[in-house]
Amino acid sequence: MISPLEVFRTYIKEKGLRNTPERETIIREIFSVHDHFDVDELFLRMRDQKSKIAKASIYRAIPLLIESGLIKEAFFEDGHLHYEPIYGHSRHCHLRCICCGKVVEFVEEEMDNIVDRLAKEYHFNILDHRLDFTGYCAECNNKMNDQDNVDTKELL
Amino acid sequence: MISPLEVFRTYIKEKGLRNTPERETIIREIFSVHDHFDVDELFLRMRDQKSKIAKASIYRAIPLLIESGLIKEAFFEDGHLHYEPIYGHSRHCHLRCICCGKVVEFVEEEMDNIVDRLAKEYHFNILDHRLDFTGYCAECNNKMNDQDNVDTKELL
DNA sequence: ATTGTTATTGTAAATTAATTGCAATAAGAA
DNA sequence: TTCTTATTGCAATTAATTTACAATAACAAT
Repeated sequence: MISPLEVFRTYIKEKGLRNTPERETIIREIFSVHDHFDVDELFLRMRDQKSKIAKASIYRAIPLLIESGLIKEAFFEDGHLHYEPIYGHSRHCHLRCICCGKVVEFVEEEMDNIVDRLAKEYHFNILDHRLDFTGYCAECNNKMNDQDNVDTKELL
Repeated sequence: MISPLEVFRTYIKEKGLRNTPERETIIREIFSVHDHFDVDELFLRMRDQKSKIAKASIYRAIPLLIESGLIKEAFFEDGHLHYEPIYGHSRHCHLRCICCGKVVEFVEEEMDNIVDRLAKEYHFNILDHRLDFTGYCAECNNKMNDQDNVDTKELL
């Protein structure tokens, strides 16, 4: 499988841009963890590894990483955007606990059928979708119910 | 059916807060259109109607409107959050054209089944979900393909 | 290899969305 | 009508993101 770096180099060449060690460091850092991130977090992770890349360079790289298909916007939370790697990742959805912030990722097979059906029905060329669920995870739900003296064991 | 205003008044009373004409004006404006909005747009719409409500008051009202179940965050775009009325609206998903910005709303019946299945599988108390599709609408898709001299009539 | 063009970088300043401090006002209970 | 204090408008603040600019460095052409 082509590495994220190679994908990016190809994209850069196609666009007539220039590749830089800074951008490659950013990509390496993102794909060394394979998980959601935000700009500040990524900046700090890279600084921990002696990288002196400016935050502005991360902000400037992100549209290119999206355009080249390496990452995408995941969600807006805590006043800023969060991203996630998508290259080499199967399309997944999120289940997020609004109490503790825990995120469960899963692949929903049914989505392909829905996409096909919608594309036909609404004459759309559907390229992407975002499916996120929010609620309370079992732990938080139980914690709350213990406090409220409500019995909701049926959840577990 | 109970009006959005009544729902809000009940919520305010429950919480021991105070209702104000400003908040009622905001709610009336939102539910006079029944469509997505952002703070700035809402502010301008209200100013057009001689209302002198400060933008800060809109920002301060929004968490209450969400808490009371009248509206919810719809999506983050163009650098800021967009909201949509949900009270009196059936749960719907979005199909958004990334070219012209057109938004098609639809109700996806299958979602209830998916929610039930996920709740069991992951032991989550799922309260809400967000399902958005992005791509090109038929018109934009054809426009692009005309330019590219590519035949994709199969979409229509 | 060397050179020349110009995209990219780091820094700092600017911009924009959203929040907050504060004094004046007004909602709603007494 | 009075009192308490939540809410308002305004202005200042905070935080995320973008941008101006001079220095640097990619990379195509020599």
